[in-house]
Amino acid sequence: MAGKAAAKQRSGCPLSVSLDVFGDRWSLLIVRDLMVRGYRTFREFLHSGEGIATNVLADRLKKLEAAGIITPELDEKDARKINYRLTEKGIDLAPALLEIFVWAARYEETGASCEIVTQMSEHREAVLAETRRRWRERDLTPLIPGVTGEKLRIMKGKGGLLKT
Amino acid sequence: MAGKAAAKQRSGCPLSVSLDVFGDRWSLLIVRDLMVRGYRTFREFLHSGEGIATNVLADRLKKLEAAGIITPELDEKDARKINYRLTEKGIDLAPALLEIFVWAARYEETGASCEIVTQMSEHREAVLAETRRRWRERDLTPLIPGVTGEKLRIMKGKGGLLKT
DNA sequence: AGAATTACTTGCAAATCGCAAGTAATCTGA
DNA sequence: TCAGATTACTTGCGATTTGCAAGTAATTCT
Repeated sequence: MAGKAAAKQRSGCPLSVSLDVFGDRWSLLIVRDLMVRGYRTFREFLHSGEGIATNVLADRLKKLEAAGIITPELDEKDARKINYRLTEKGIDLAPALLEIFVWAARYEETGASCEIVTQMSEHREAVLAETRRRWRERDLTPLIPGVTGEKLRIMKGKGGLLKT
Repeated sequence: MAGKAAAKQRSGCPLSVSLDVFGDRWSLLIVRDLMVRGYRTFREFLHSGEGIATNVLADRLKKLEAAGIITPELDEKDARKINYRLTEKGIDLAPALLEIFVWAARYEETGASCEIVTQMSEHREAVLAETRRRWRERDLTPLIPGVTGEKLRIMKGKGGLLKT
């Protein structure tokens, strides 16, 4: 019931298969919210500033779950809440998201500062490692602090990257 | 007329902006055809094995052109033909496509051989350099020869990569 | 106990998609 | 030369998907 509609006739190309999974305007934004913003709940995704409708959000959460990209976890303190979490398959979308991010920041008018993009390109591996560390340790602090305005700064210490 | 419908209310996040441009099931497949298969015409895109409809293909070509990702060029020998070509902005989607490709090949059931994926991961920079070289020199030989079956082989010589 | 909050579902009009058919310009072969 | 094929589309139409508003059920707060 919650499965994906089997697309009609497509090649087995990995890109094609990928687009069957997240080839729409919303799916990757949910993944982004989970990956870099520390969002976990329906409500947070809904108010992430993109204007997704509730029915579409519910549908995408179902599909992402069916695709094995996210898993729902019950909140221990509040039985109403469902905390979604990226699976390993989900967090492994990080390199793809990073490349898309860098591309758009370079060619489109976006709200991203040149500084952040430069850091992302130059410290690609470190950013990806930090992204994965946050996921592993369930660290919910945003990867890029304060989506509006604040600056990205590389911490010189061990491991610490992209903290405000 | 050929512009994009301005999406309602979205954040200026680069990912969000990207999805406004190619967040659908077809756009990136056209980019792929241009980038790695050496396809250039309406007809080739139509028969690339994905099953896109003619009206949708026409629409996506318009939008990709409006977004500055592709440009149409008149064929010198056949006035009926339009040869589409990636712009620099378009070819710079290569890293993103590569990451998506590798992700899907790893996690989804695709027609890609493990060998090709391994090569792509391990020789990422070389693959990207070769992709760009092909674009620059208008080399139309497929990056991955014979989409079905044939093997990928790394050439040991100078520059030559991913030839059959 | 009443009011919020959370995560949805339902209903409906509008936009988009998939499919089939049609068109205009150009080329090709007898 | 000219009928038929080819190329790049457009048009029409029913089906699906989207966007928006409203409603619902299960908690939790006060």
